[in-house]
Amino acid sequence: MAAPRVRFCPAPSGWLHVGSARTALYNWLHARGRGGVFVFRIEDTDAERATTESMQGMVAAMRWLGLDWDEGPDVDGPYGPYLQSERAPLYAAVARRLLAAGVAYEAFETPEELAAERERARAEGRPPGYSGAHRELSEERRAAYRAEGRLPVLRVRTPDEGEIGFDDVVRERVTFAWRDVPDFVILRADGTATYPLANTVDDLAQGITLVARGEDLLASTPRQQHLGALLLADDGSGRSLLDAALAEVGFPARPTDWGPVAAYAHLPMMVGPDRKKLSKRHGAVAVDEFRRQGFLPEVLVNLLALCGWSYDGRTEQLSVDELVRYFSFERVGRNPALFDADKLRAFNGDAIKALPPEALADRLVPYFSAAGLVADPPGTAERELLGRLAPLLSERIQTLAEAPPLVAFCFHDEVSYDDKAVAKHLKGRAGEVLDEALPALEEVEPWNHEAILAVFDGLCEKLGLGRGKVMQPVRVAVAGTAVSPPLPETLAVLDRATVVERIRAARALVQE
RNA sequence: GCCCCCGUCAUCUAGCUGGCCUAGGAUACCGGCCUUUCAAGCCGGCGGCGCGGGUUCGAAUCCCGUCGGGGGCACCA
Repeated sequence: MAAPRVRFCPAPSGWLHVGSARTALYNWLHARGRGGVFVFRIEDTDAERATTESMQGMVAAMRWLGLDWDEGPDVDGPYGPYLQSERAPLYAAVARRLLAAGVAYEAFETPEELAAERERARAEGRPPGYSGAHRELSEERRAAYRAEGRLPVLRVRTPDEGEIGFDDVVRERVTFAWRDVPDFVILRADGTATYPLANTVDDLAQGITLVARGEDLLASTPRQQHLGALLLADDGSGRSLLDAALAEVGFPARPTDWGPVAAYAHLPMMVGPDRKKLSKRHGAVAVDEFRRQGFLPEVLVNLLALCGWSYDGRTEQLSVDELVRYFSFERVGRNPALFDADKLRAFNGDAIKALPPEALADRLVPYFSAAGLVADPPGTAERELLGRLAPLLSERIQTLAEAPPLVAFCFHDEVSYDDKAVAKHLKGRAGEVLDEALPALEEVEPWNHEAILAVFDGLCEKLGLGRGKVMQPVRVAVAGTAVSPPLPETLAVLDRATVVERIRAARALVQE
């Protein structure tokens, strides 16, 4: 069997959200796991909603996730263009031929009339789909409508009876009754193509073998199958209607062995905590938001993979390579998938812990820049400091964005003291502790955490205090807060002069 | 209203060609140990087959019904 060709084709409105990202991922995994081709197509046929910012955002999000494409924006490929806005001539040519062939017809109802009709149907308990009223309009009627200033849409006529079935890797055999599939619009009144047309044409023109998409598109499959058959049928010239249209507008021809879409995979809906289709009102749903919150792309990918798919039910933390090896649509379930944000955090924390310190430091850079703690790009000393902090941060953060606040005091010249920490720890014998710690730390050699710990232990013995009583005042003096990474290590990361200066300054805050 | 899908611990799920399931894993939560704060780590615990029938020696697994949830029925995709 030939290598699979799959695609991801978002409409560029808004950000790439996790539901779409999951669809993209499954397609990508399928392609990468079996030497296939991953096509990234932008479905910007709806000028009302599509924006270039959104498109750029989606491209960036895909890159960040590591989902690279073989054909698509910035990459090109043999069956482009990959922006539907640039494929308008093809859709128009196909539509003309469909009209000429008598399988599509002009319908003159206005959007308002159709909406009113839908409303009426709903109120009367009838199915709200288009009635087919303009199927057989006479030449005169059409002229009359035009004279009224009406512009027609182009609709494709669907069969009135019988049923259609297709194979779905997730849902097995799916069938629909044709009487439940109303005639559908392929060209808007302004002449632009709608999703059923553009999507069907492109899947065929780009040789897509498996269409994997959200379950919300399941019901549109019959009409796309129908249209697809129309496009691939011989138009009387010895080639298919699609091939003729392709040639007419000078688009790349299709290899002769390309057939119709062989199979579908309709993915279970991703839902929010309220069990409704996941959307912006459920909070963080944009991939970019997860990036900003400090999640590792490979972990997001891992969790996304688990939304509807599982490997064996017990192995859940999987690397991208493992996902590529193990993923298959056969193991995709049919029940709605709820994105488990808690598990994402937990897995992210695990992945951070598993990162070598230098790698973690690299990943932290953008977050420290964003927090204004280091320059962008960071200076040599800043980057070096991050490198020494990384091992201390590693086991106490779950997201990269949690790191900066934890060690901000290492980057500020002035310590900002937390009132509660001061009140709680800079009192009683704290003055005594600081007075003893100061000279000891000024002299200790070498300036490393082992020696510093020895200093504290010496103080404990001398003052007859526990480590907590000794270290907390120093911690507050140096960090300004009662919580910080382990103290000896933290002090060792800072230079001695800074530590000494801070202890001296904090001495004045101690309430005797 | 019509068509389609789904229903296992708090959450995500494995299991669903019936017995290996006194239902497994993960996350969350609770407890213990460790401990210089916060974490981390280790050990332990809590906790579920929506409901009702049926088939069967035996059902989470098959059938019927019921209830609940979701998706679709656009000149959006």
